[in-house]
Amino acid sequence: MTNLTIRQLRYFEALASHGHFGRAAEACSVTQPALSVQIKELEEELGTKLFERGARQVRLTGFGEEFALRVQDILRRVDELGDLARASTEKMVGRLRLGVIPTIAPYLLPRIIANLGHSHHGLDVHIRETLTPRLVQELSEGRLDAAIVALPVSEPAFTEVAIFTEKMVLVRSDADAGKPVPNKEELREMRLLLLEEGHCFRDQALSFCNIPSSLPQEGLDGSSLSTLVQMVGAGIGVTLIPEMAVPVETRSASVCVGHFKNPQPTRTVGMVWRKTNPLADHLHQIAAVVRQSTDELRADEGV
Amino acid sequence: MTNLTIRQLRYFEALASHGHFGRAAEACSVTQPALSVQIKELEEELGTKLFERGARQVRLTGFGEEFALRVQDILRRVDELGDLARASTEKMVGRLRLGVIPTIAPYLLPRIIANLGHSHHGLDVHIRETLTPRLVQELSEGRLDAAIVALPVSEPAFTEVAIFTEKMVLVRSDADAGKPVPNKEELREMRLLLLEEGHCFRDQALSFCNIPSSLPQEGLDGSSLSTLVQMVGAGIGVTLIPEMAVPVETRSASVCVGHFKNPQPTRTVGMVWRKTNPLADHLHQIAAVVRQSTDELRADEGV
DNA sequence: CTTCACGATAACTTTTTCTAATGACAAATC
DNA sequence: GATTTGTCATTAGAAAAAGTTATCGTGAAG
Repeated sequence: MTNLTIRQLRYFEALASHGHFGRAAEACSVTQPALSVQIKELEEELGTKLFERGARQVRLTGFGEEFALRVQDILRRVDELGDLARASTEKMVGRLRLGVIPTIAPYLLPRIIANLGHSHHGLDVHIRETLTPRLVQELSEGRLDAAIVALPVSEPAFTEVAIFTEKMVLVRSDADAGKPVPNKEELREMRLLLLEEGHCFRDQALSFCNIPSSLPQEGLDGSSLSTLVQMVGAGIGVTLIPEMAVPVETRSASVCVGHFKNPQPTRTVGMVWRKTNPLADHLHQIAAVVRQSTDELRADEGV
Repeated sequence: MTNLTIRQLRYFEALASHGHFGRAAEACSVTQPALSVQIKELEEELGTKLFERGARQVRLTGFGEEFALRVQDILRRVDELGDLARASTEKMVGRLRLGVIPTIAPYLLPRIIANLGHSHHGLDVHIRETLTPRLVQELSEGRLDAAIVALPVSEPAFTEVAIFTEKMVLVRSDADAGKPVPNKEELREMRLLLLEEGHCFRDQALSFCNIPSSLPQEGLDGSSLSTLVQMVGAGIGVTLIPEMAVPVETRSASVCVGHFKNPQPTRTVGMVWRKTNPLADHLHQIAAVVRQSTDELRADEGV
């Protein structure tokens, strides 16, 4: 293993360009003997002379010239490390592995990715879409940097930040359009279509109706909100979906949307990451971009 | 100006690959606190965390990953510097700027270059063919590394090594083939064709005939041995050429070669370089290759 | 032949880096 | 749920590295 120092390489570069120990030392803000010694040690370490010391001038040897080319390249790259670090203190750089639950991903991700492309140009965004428990595990194991999920996650090892709260709305057949929106007791008597086991949104819906999630449901479980809405459109039952999903999912189905009131079911979506992650500042920034994305989405569609 | 050290980068690399301070430190043959401190200082200097210290594992941050890629590249290049130096202590590497006088270049260079290609593969050989005074000047100024010239050069700042001594032979018209070889007094009465002023070979020929080189010559001066021989072939006079040139120059001319004896004119060819050049060992090696080249040339053609 | 410019060297000081010992804290174990 | 264990951070003092000032030696220039 070589034992060269960057300092030696910097002195070398200075001497190579100045051709004069005194001036090179000055350029490095050290005294001439300090530079002389470092150059000498560099040469000793390499086992080769880098400079030819004439009485009136200092010149690179043939090997020195070859060496100088490489050293310049190396020093440039080392300086780039500093630049890179400086850039990274302002915003996240490199790779961001972001987990998103399935009841958020399809509606929010396109906008998030587009916005990150603007605010964090060059950031390498990896998306992992799966259920909350798996996201939590992968986050714990360091295979994700952050996740967008429904709060609370209640992992003591995680930081949670809320991003937005949205209503959960009732989706029923067009045929029911005129009818009053059922309250939650009435809802319990209807055929409620739900997502498969594991989706937090399923639990939230059940919770709203005061049905224990352990209780087996008689209804058919859907693997996506889209499926549920299509089933509702076919007159099979009713379902709950997050408001965010309304524009996309109800566009091409003969269903109508009803808003509950008193109580109004909601879910809070937020971002979580490991408390130990030192890039917390950057992750807060990312969370802000996510928040902005949802705001835009609402402005575009909600009105 | 950044103040990173290669040591820090090596520790960083070790920690990144081991994911464990203790084992990384062991790999670097230092104690764990030493490595901890260096990593800490590296992070402080960069103003960014590189690692996420979990209770049970140490992981790179997103920025750390980006950083690691560059650091690996840099360290590899630094190690190459050592390799390069090691390789160069055994033989010359990089660039060799070699001056050669015109009465040697055409005969010896092809072989020298071919042989250097074998013994010093990858060496970037630059040839400068010009007269001795200019070679001496360029060598002094550091624009050449060495020169192949007729000795002595008698520059106190130069090291001279003799490479070979060769005869100077008489070239005369085919018509004179049977005649006895003139001695130097007789030669002085003949029409002796010479190279232009400045060629050391001209001076050597004049010197052999005891003619002061300052004396204006009545004959036509040729710009190359080749020209001289062609003129001899045309019956204009006689000339002297170095033995080395015989095979090439007399092949396609109706001339014959005569050897003087008692005294036999010779010239000694050698290599010179600045005494201050620290690559003397390597230049001796180069000289050896030149010597070998002349030996081969003689073996091929002389017999 | 003296002076000058310039790099090398020496003696000593300051700074950096190391080791050894210990602390703090979370995870694993009993 | 107290204890042990594994792991990184911190501290104090020792060792090593790098810097400074002063001085020497040498070849070039006046």
